[in-house]
Amino acid sequence: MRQSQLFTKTRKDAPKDEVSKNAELLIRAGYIHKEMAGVYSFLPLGLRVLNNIVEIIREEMNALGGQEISMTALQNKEVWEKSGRWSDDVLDVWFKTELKNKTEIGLGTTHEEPLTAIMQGFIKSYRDLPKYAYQFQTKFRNETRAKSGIMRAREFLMKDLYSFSRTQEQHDEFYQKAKESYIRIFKTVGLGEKTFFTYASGGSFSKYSHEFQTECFAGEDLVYVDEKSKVAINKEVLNEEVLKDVGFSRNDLVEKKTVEVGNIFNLGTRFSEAFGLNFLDENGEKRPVIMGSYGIGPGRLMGTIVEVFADDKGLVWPKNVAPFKLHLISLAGEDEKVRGEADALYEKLAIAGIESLYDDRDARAGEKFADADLIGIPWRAVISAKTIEKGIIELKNRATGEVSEITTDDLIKKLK
RNA sequence: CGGAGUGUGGUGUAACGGCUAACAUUCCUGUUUUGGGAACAGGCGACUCCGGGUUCGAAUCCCGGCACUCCGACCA
Repeated sequence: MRQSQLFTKTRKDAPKDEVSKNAELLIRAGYIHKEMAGVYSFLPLGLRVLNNIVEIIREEMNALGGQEISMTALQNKEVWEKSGRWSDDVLDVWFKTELKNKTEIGLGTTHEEPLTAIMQGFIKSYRDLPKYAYQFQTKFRNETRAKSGIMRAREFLMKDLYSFSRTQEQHDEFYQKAKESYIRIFKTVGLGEKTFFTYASGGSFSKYSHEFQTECFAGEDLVYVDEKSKVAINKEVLNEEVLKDVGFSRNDLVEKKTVEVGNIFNLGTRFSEAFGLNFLDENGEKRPVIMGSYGIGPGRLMGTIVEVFADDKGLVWPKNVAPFKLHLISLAGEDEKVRGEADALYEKLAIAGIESLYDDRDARAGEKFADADLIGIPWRAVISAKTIEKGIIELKNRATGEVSEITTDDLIKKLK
């Protein structure tokens, strides 16, 4: 994409009402726009990053056998009354409103209830199980305190996967696969080293649920990490019994501040019993479906990536989530020859399938470099009179600052 | 929800109760520049968050809202 066509611009100063690193940098670089506290719009660059994250997750969900759906944000009160979660005393983050005829409706905070209700129409026999459905959908939660930019928002995208199994064994097997899938997702987005599989409070149907906690200064959780296994225990549940279950010694654990980037948990028959989601087994006996739910917030994940990698010059994106593979900068000025060479390289990259952000603006070098640092694309290539004379392209790594000289062919090979 | 703080051009800041609300940046015009946010000149852009009050006079003081940020509680 030609940067001269991008409608967003960078800013030197962040708005004073943003303190969190992720929101400051994402706003300064033009990735997001704040609508109100905890509510952000995604602009072209921001949406590209968000979509990259979504696509990484989608591939894993499909590989797990997940079938993608899209449920509604508007929620039917009667459905939620079946599980007892319509009441604000039970679920206090509801946004509720009403239709013209006074019928109460809610904005979806999560989707166990409506999906269980849908599945009631399709799951009848043990032959129908297991089944897995997931979606990327906007959740609305009336948080008493939105904070930390896009890390804790009131309106946010969430990937929620739900599993429907015949038996506890079948559920456990999938749960294990989902866990491995999650580990791959966090590795692919670049957070593998800093993300820990974590034992957390399990609720009413199992002893534990499991969270994926990423070490991050802006985090809200405290976990105790066993460095050898990279497995952690959330402070909320740390006690002698848990240590014994997990097989850790208190002395080996290191306290870390973390942000919860994903969680998976066993729902048991909490919802299937409430909705009568039963199936007939081989013996013709009616049994409730065993359910599980598995969440990741792509927006929060994006914020976490910013918090973990950004430096004093700006954003630093891992390659798999970056809005573009390459930031191509032409220092052409009035020089038609340089402009021509840069245009040609941009076209050549595009033909080779390498998407680049091409800074073809009529701006000075310093401004372009500063913007490139702020925008944080992993590789920066410079074309100028100097590089043309030498017959090379200057390539700089955003994360390490390392500069090298490279030919066009090698550049294409490297970024492929 | 409890506590604290802050609201002034798009953005960041300034202004003792007293001239036409100042400066920087962004943006527009022009000239000169062109490898780390250039220089000069000119210009656009504000009901000082909203509503009351005090006063000869309010961005400034008082009251009430609202918004935002931070700390805490909460976080299926």
